[in-house]
Amino acid sequence: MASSARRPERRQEPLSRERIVTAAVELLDTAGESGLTFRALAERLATGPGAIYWHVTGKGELLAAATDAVLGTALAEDPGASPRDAVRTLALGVFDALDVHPWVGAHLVSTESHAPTLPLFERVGRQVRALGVPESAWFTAASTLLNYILGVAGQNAANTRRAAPGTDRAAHLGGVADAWSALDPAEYAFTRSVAGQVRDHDDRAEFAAGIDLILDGITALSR
Amino acid sequence: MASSARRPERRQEPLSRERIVTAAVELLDTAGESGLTFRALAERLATGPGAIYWHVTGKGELLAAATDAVLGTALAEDPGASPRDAVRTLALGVFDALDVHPWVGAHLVSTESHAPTLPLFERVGRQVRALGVPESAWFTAASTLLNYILGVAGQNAANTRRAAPGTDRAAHLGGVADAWSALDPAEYAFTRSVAGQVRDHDDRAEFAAGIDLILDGITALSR
DNA sequence: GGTGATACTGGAACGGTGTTCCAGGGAAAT
DNA sequence: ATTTCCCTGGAACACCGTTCCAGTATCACC
Repeated sequence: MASSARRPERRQEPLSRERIVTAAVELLDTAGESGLTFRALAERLATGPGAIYWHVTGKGELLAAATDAVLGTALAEDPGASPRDAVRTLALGVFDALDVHPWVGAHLVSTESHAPTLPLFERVGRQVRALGVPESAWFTAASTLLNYILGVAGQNAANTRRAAPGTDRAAHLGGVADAWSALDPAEYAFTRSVAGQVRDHDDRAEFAAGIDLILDGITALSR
Repeated sequence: MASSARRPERRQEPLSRERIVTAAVELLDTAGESGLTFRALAERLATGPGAIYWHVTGKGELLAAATDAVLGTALAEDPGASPRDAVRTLALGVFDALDVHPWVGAHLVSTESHAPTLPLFERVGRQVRALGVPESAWFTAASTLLNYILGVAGQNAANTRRAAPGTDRAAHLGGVADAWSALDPAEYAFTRSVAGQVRDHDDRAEFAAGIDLILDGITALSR
């Protein structure tokens, strides 16, 4: 026992894939998408770039792992909920995760792999099935929902990325409203007319309203 | 007159912003998003990187200008059409443009500026208004449509980017269907069940069906 | 205790990127 | 003829992702 008592566990907090991914998420959250560089990551972990490459294939895998880490917590399932509520919960979970980690949206929407969106598609699809949609429309209904979620993901990511980290939501929305009000009345009549609505709107509620809108269209298919 | 007769017009096809943007679009189409580099662009234009910077601020503006050039042609308006048809035409115009230029999707969805999507929002919004939606729901309805369009834009861009330029659509979809069929039956029951539908589905029709779905939800608001 | 093998480290270096800088050329104005 | 000024394009800079590899620490076995 004496020999095994000297545990080598934290020789100096050994590098691990998990530690790297955690640091990558922190870096992305604080410094933005362009802030994730192998050199910055190496400095934060008090090591060199080469060591990181021993645990991780490259930047692509690093981003994928970071995305999974963030999104995984947002996909919890609640067996008791109605299909409608389940979809809403799912969608809002993604929305909230992207609100905290704006870079996920950009990656989700522009990655070449379906891997990160597949679990989301599956969970959305199950609820679509539970809604009583005819089988022939399953795919259409599920991908419409997914596409909407991802579309908002990208847009919202762009929004929160643009807003300075310190400034609050209201100030930013006010800025957008001002910009829209200043547009050419002839060319942007509609946009100007809804500038007021954007000033004091709630993105989250708006997003949920969009989900409901699509769910209405979907349930109309069941009859 | 004699002096002005010798027009200096094409001393050697002088560099211009327009010529640069055209070359950039060609480069993006043939070599993909990563193919657009100032050095490749300079070589194609038989000049150096410095000359390009005299006409263009940086890569961001170059991408924005290229996006505008491609998207501008897709936003033609047809005054005679019904609001429903107008939205469909608009959406399909964007879809087709992104099909030819996949890189636009990625940029549209991840850019920090709303500039390129604003004209699209305006045109969609006008049709929403024409549908008889109550004013309080204008913004929600228009952004739901826009978000869906952009969501598909991103996903579809990822798809056509992934497919090798030579291979046709059917082969690629078959590949996706095969991959989905090979998933874990317990974890991905739904995804497996729609793998067949994805094999011989028509993205374009599917996209239009999604638009209709949302339009159904929107028109339900009018009553 | 020695002695390999193995798992892991981290600094140096390579090719490529966006961007800046600036010495110059060529048409137009004086 | 000379000056002016738009415009060019090559060289250089800082930084990126990635590779390479000499070196270390740890363990299994003799």
